[in-house]
Amino acid sequence: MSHTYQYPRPALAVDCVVFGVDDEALKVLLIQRAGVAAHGQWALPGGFVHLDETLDEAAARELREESGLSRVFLEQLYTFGQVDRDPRERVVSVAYFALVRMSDHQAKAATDAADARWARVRDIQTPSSGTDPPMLLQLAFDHGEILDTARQRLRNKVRYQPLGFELLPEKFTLRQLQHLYEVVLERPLDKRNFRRKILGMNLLEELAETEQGVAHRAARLYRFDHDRYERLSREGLNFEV
Amino acid sequence: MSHTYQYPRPALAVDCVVFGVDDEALKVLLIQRAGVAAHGQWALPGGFVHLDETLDEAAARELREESGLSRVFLEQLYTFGQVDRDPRERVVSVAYFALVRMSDHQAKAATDAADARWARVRDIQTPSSGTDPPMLLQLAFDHGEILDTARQRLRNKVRYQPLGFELLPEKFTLRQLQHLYEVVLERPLDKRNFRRKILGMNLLEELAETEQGVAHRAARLYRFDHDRYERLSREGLNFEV
DNA sequence: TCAAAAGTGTTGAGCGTACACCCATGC
DNA sequence: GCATGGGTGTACGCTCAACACTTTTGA
Repeated sequence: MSHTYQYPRPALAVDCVVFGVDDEALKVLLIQRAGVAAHGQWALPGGFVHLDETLDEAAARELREESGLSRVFLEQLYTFGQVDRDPRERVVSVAYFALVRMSDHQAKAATDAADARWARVRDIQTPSSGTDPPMLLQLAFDHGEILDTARQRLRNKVRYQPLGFELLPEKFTLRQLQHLYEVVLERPLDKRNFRRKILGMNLLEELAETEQGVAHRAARLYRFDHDRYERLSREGLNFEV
Repeated sequence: MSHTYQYPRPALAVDCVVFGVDDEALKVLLIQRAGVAAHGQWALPGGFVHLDETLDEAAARELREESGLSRVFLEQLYTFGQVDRDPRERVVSVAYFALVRMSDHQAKAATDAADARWARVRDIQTPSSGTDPPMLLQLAFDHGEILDTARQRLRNKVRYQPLGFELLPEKFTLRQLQHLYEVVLERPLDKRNFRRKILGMNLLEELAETEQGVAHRAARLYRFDHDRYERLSREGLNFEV
């Protein structure tokens, strides 16, 4: 079956930049392309938009189909429309960025992908890597640029919206939360000031539990209070780290 | 001539939210649709993306063709992809927002538009107008929603990027600049604090001239120093109003 | 001389930042 | 008992916000 239009049209795709954080670093989910174009290269998960779905739905579907992820934080990022960004033909791509709890989700390949893995963001070549790349990973198409845009957005946004909690397990220590912010913001934070500020917002529920299996004093666990955040932000609270 | 593809494709359009400020209020440029779809309704200027142009280029071209504007500040806003946002067929639209000096540009209709005019933003029905609309202007398609998104973006962005100067004449008084910020931010500002803060950034060049033709003491004119801003912002200056 | 807007300083409160030590726990 | 990170308070400087009067100019 084929489809005919009076004027030529670009193909329309979505691509997802899926971030995760572990003890080590900020990571991004990559898939290895199995199809013809850019075969074998590492790329962001994505695919073409269907006529009966919104862009958000297309992004969620691709994420599910290509990497088995569902119920993740997903937000539109930017639309990339360079004429030659795909060598086959004109493809415009609406990029999304997503945040997942790595602990809950193993990277696994699914349809259309030969393989999937979490890669350290700092090991990937992007426009902001500069010109001295010590063997950085090259992504297919303009995905390096898309990743760069996503990283900037994450860095800006994490400061005034409680995105961090999307990346951590439901129960976490203040140390983990601070580490997350340090990884995302790419700078160290002062422990006392960080704790004072975060706790002062009254958005963390202090649990009766502590972490398990550590070779030193166990830290208290906290949980983010989404309901309280919703209520307060309607009244004009501004979350700022 | 017709064009055939293996899978169906949405049409891809760009729409532009063009803001201007005059003595009175924040305005947006609307065109009255001359084509078949939404005939006679007021809408944002826009049109379909050609295969040989980027999205930015398409936005600039449409703005030129439909309203005669060129060399304006233009930035991608968000991509709107609801399935039924256009009743004719599936159309995905990449929205742009633009800032122009109203004093330099009369609104004038061109190709594809029956008429063009500057409308007060607050007279237009948007999702944030609430449910008590005292005869607000309805835009075609989902353009009310697009306008709303653009207004929020402008409000956020004007605070930490010197966008305001795109909306004023080259030479302006501090009164005009403050008025602009008050209109965009939708709240009054303290005169002394505003002047201290703005002048303290050393981004305004104090001219030897004063305004002309006013029935009271004439105010000094200033000019924004783009070069100095470029230099300083590379060194990590943060412009904040 | 009157009307209208230009221009100008000070003070108090709150916030961000810098900084060091004792405590609890597991091994 | 020692290594490791958990947990805690204070002081200073800066920025923000509130606030009112004199000066200049044109009509």
